[in-house]
Amino acid sequence: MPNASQKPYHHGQLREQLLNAGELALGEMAIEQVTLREIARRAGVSHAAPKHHFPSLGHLLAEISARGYQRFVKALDEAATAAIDQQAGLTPDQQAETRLLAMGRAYLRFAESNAAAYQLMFGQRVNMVMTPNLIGASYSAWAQIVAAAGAVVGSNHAEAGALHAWSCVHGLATLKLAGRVPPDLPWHHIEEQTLQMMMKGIKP
Amino acid sequence: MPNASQKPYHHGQLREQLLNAGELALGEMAIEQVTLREIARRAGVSHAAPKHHFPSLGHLLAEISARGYQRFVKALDEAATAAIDQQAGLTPDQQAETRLLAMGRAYLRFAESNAAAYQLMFGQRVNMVMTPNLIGASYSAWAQIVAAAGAVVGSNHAEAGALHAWSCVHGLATLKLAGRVPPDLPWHHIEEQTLQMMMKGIKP
DNA sequence: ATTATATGTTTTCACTGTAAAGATAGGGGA
DNA sequence: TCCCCTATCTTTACAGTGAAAACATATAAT
Repeated sequence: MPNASQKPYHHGQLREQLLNAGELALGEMAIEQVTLREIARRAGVSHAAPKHHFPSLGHLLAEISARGYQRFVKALDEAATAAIDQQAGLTPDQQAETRLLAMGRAYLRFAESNAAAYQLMFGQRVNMVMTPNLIGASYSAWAQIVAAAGAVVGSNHAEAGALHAWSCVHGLATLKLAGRVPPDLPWHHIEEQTLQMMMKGIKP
Repeated sequence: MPNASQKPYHHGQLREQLLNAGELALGEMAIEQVTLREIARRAGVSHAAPKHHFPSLGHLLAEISARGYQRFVKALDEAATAAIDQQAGLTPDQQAETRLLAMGRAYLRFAESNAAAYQLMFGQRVNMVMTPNLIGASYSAWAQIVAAAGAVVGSNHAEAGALHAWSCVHGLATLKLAGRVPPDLPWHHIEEQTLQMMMKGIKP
C-alpha cells in the first residue's frame, strides 16, 4: 500500500506525462537540450523509465512531433476559417486567397511562437524515427496546404502551388529562426510582402 | 630528429588538415556524425589536439561553414556568368532575370550535392559559433543575392526581393533535404516551376 | 646550450542514449 | 488467501560526446 506522502513506485500516467514534459521542455529550452534524460528528469522519473513506453528517444520525439503537427493543422485551420468569417460577401476565389494568406500568417506565427517544436517537426534530427503516427500527422498537414493552394490555383496545379507556398513560408521561417534575416528589415512588413509575393507567384 | 618511417610528433599542418578532414567527413556522413573526435580521428591525431587550433568544435565548424559559403558564392557566381555568356544579345532586364534564375538553379544544385555542408551553413547547430570569419562569408553570400535580386526588382526593393528569392529556394531545398517533398512529383520540373513562381512573385 | 613556447598526448569529468539486471507493485488463477 | 507472473520503475554499466587539465615533445629564441 503506497504511502500517500511519497510518490508511488508506479507512476500510472508516465507515457502521457513524458509527452507533456517533452512539450514543456521544447517551449523552454533549445532543441538540443531536450534530451531523453532531461524529459525523464522533468517527469520525476529515472532516465531508463521511458524505455517501457517508447523504444527510443526517437520514438518519443516522433510522438511529440506528431502532436506538434496536430496543433499546427488546428492553428492553420482556425486562422483560415476566422479570416473568411471576418469578411463577409467574398467570391469563392477571394475566399480561397483569403484562406491561403491567413494560413501563411498562422504558419509564420506558429513557427515563431513554437520555435523548438517547429524545428523538431521540420528539421532533420538524427534521432527522429518516422513512426506511422508521425507520418500520418505530417501528411495531414501537407494535405491541408494542398487543399488550400488547390482552391487558388486549380486542382491540376495544387501540389506544385502548395509546394511553392510551403517553400516560401518555410524558407522565411527557417531563415528567421537561424538568424539569417537582417535585423534592420521591419519583420511584420517582410512577412506581408513575402505572402503577397507568394500569392502573386502561384496565381494562374 | 624524427624517424622518417613513423609520423612525427608535430603534425605541421594540422589546422589545414582538420578543415579538410571536416569537409571530407561532411561529404561522407550525416552532419550529426561529424564530431570533433571523428575529425581528429580522420586527421590521425588525438581528440584533444584540435584545441590548439580551434577553441571549440563550434569554432572548427564555423571555419568549415565559412569555407562552404565561399564555395557557395563561387558556384552561384560562376553559374550566373555562364548563363549570360551563353545567351548573347539580352537586354539588361533579361540579363538580370537570367542571372537570378541561374543562381537559383545553382543554389538548389549546391544544396543537393553538398547536403551536409548546406545543413551546417543554414541549419542551426547548437555548437556553432558565429566567428567574424563566418559572419563575413555569410554576409557576402547575402550581398550577392541582394545584388542579383536588386537588378531585377530595383534597388529600393532589393532586400525584400532577395529575401523572398532566398526563402523560395531555401525552403524548397530544406523541404527536399528533410524528405518532405512528395516523391511522386517530378523533381526537375518542380525546381523549374518554383523558380518561375519565385520570379513572377518578385517582379514589379 | 638552455630556456620558452607551440603543439602534441593522456587522463579526467560531466553529459548523452541504450541495454541489462534488480526492485516493486498489481492482477489472475490455484 | 496465497503465489506467481507481468508490467513498470530504478540502478548500474557501457560506449560515445565536448571540454578541461596535466603532461610530453619538438621547434624557436635567447
